Amino acid sequence: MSTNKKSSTLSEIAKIAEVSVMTASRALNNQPGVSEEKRAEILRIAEDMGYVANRIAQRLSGGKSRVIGVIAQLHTLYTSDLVLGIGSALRSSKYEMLVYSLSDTDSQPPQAIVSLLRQFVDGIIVILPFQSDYLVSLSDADLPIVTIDEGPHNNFPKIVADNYQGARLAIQHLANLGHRRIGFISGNNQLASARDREQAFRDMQAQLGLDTDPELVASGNFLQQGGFNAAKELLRLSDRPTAIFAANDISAVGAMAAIRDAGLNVPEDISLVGFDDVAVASQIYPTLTTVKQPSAQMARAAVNTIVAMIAGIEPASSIIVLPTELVLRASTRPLGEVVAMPNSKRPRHIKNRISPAG
Amino acid sequence: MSTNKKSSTLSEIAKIAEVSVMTASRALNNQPGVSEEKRAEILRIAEDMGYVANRIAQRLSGGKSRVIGVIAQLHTLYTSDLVLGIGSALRSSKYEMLVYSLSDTDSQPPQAIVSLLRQFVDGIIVILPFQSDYLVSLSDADLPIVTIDEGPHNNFPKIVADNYQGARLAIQHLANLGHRRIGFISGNNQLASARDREQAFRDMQAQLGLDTDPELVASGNFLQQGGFNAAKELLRLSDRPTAIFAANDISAVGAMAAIRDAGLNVPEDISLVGFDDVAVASQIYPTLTTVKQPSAQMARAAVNTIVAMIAGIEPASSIIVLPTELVLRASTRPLGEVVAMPNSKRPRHIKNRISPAG
DNA sequence: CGAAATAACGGTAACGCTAACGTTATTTTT
DNA sequence: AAAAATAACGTTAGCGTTACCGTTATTTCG
Repeated sequence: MSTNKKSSTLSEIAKIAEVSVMTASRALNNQPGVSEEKRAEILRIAEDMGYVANRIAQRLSGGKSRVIGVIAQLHTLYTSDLVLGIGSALRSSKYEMLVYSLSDTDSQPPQAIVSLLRQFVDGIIVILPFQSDYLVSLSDADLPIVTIDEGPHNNFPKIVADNYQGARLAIQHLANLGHRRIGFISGNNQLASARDREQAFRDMQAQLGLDTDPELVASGNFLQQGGFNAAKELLRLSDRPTAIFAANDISAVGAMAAIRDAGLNVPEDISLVGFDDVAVASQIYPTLTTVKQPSAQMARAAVNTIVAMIAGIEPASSIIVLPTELVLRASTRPLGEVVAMPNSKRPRHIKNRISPAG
Repeated sequence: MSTNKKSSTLSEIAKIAEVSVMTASRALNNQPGVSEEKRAEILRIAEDMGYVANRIAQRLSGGKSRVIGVIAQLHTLYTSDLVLGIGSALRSSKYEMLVYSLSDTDSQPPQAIVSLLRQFVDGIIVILPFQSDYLVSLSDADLPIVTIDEGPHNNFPKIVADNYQGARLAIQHLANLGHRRIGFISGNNQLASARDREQAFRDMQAQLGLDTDPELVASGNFLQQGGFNAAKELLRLSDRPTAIFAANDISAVGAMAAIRDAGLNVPEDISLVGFDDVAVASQIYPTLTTVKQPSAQMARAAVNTIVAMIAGIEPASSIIVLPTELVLRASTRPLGEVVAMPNSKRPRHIKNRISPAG
């Protein structure tokens, strides 16, 4: 067993091995210029003393820190899923992850964090980049940046889910159930994901011949309260929708509360579909039909991209789109159906395939 | 406006100000030994050039990095709440926070992260320390450590909620509603919080003369699936409980699913109480009566403690206990009551006061 | 077999900063 | 007015590491 009470330095193990620090450095970094015997001995001694290289010093002397910075708002499950995914994708690499958690009111980190990251990390993954001005200065400083989802003026390589197709699947599903009057609760339109979902809604309205009153679009903000308020608006309409598609699950949860608050039931009176498939979607009652984002794959793609960029390889494409799929649960039902429907024990999954717009 | 394209160094601004680097350093660090005119000029030039001190270099030369490391499992809302709270408590200090996210299967970070933190951060806050062996080596290396909640062999200053009293409030509430046969879904007994809640349950069983069959305690693990399975067990009892107290909200959500799965309803057939008051508690249907942990205050206390420790002040007490309170929602109801109860619009809060055990 | 290439090292400087000690002038003290 | 204290600087060294350029021996080649 190695003891590492006092974290030994390179010069210490060099002294014990009776070599120069440079030889020790070369041996430990697997670089040429050391005989095999010396290398083995140095490695043995280092192991013995529990030596771990000081990454602060390595970084200062011009090297890499092998740390990836992640900037995220941690108070939503969806974001946490991605962070966890990044962590596990990174586990098989030689990089570590440190996360800066944006508060729910901030759209960008304080200047101190920005310069700290610039000084310390080798690359940055930004989840839901509501704002990206501050990222430009980092990028100018040769720091590789990858974003998950797309914010305004986002010229960095980005990983996104196929929000447009996912939303189409959701609307198609509601239409298949006979719904013609479908309300939409929008998200935060700073994000391309929100815009894409809304665009899909509008396109499908036209394509499928759904009701198109402008009042059928209520603006949310991806938060529960926003979903609640938006649903309230939709329910106040004289001719109220028979189904609602919320731009994300949290909005849908808010909408569900609003619907219940109005004395109505999901799905008996109103069908409801969300987006993301966060944990709460399968935990609430009724369980929520939603569009699943491939967060694990997105995280992996982000990691692969940033690692490649750190290695100096420019990514082949500046955007990677991953497929979404519809997850059917208990919050949707055919229009007008009155027969009691047992809780479906296991949700069915529908792959992201839809006939092209004709 | 200051431009900071290339992040200038101390020697650069020293050259421009025509002083030595030390004078510049002293001026910028507000230390004596510089005339007021020079100080002002140096500050002006630094501002002009957008100078920010390199914390990597500061750290290497023996100083502080002004970074607090946070170790947490990010996939539960409760933990995220605490992380967010730590972030905002830190915002008014001169420290920044970087989070290492433990995967859901790991109870301790990899060695690489441990040594990285040791080299870089000034102090560490650990949330839910399932395991703390690895922390001892950090503490030996003079790194201040504070934990939120208490793990095994935890000799570090710790911030905890009053789990015992909170659990008592919950049981008392159920007993007040007439329940005598109350089931308990335990948590992860590695954590003192889990043990305290269970102890309170057992103590109250005796004190209030409740049913005490051993089968009334089912073991969960603070996770939804664990709560689901535990509730299934409780429901299989020939004489099944009329109320269930789950050691945390996520277990309670799992229990709710199990209850529904068995064709029963909350609260008509079974009253249910959770612990934590995470967001989902007020989002599910029926909304969950639970014990609220003061996460914002806990976060603030942790920050105050770690900052004091970094400043060399040993904390007055090695444990800070903060009060919990019962939040009444829709998942509990008097035993045997059949009258329809409207959703209470606004939950009532009951302060953590209970008559002393007599 | 002498010149050139190679392998295996060591020394020095640098990354950006600060602690610790010098070195001057300018005050203050007695 | 000489000695002592103080203020305002500058110089040097060092944090732990690596890049770059030596310096030796040993090998390779024409």
